[in-house]
Amino acid sequence: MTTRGPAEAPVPMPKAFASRLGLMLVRVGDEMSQRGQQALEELGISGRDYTALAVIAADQPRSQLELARMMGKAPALCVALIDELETAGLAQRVRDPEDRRRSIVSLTSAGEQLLERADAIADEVAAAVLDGLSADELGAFRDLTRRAVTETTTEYQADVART
Amino acid sequence: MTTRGPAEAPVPMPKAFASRLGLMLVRVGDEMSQRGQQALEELGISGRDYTALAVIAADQPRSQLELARMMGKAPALCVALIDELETAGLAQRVRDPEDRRRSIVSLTSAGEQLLERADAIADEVAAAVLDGLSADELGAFRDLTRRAVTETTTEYQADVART
DNA sequence: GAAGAATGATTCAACTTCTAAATCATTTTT
DNA sequence: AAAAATGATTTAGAAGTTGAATCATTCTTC
Repeated sequence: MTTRGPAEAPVPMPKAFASRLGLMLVRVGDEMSQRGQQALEELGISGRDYTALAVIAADQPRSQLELARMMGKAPALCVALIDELETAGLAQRVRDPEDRRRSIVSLTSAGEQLLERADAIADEVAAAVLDGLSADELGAFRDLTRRAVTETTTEYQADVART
Repeated sequence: MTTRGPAEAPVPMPKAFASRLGLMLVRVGDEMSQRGQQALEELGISGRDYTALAVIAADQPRSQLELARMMGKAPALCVALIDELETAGLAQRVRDPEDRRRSIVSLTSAGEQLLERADAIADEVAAAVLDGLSADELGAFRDLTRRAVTETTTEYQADVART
């Protein structure tokens, strides 16, 4: 287990990140990721764990493969991921009686409770990252971001050697 | 060299990603990152290379260490990164005559030209990611994001073992 | 101005995260 | 019943990153 050590001298935001929208988006996402990761340590879970918990709860994937697709990750990764959640008592696998190849993943009540706390932490971190915006601006930003997110699709694409 | 292979069945955006602002920010950032990475392959550079080029051009760091801090990465990483850019003829190191410990990194004219093309690609990708927004909304979103980014600071924090 | 502390670049070993490919079980198709 | 497809899992390995150690140079301070 590690924690963030003494900070190096903080550097003002480079101009480059404020000049192009693409770089800004990546920057804000990374900032949220890193601070969120750090804040979630208090609950003993990673950012990836939190994402999995949130997707399992909200979207109820009908198999691990569907969960993997929703998360945009390789199916193999989800095996270890769910193993961890299961060991931690946060999630459980149940063989689908209608198709015994599938494992339906669901949260335990402990998992649901932890998710609530993780959601609260994520909200705090998001508020901190967007500290500079007024309440009105924050609302507008949230709506616009939701619109942008909603109209995208996730897909897991495999790397393939070029011929 | 690899490229993105045939897509798996694209899955609709999970509800979980549209429910909390923190998850949305990470999601949009990742989407931009991945699509940008893919689009930049055409220029033979990675997303990280593009970030470095943009920071070097816009912020003119006075040493590799300052560049590392601006990028939020470990100094060791920047050695290999700049080696690559130098080998590709995109950047060059010059020993600072006033402090010969420092290497001042700057773009070659080839680097500047490539950066212009990369900027254009990044703009295209950003527009595609935010496809669902109208022109007005896009403008508002850009301003709000810039405000959010500008008031943050970058810092590289080392991992430290907990005692 | 010499000795020691601080700063910057670099190398190296290790760690984390992730993926492709192969394997096995189960279901679907023919 | 045989063959193909689908889902979970294991294994080996790639890619990106970091901490610590090392060397060169500059700064501090006595």
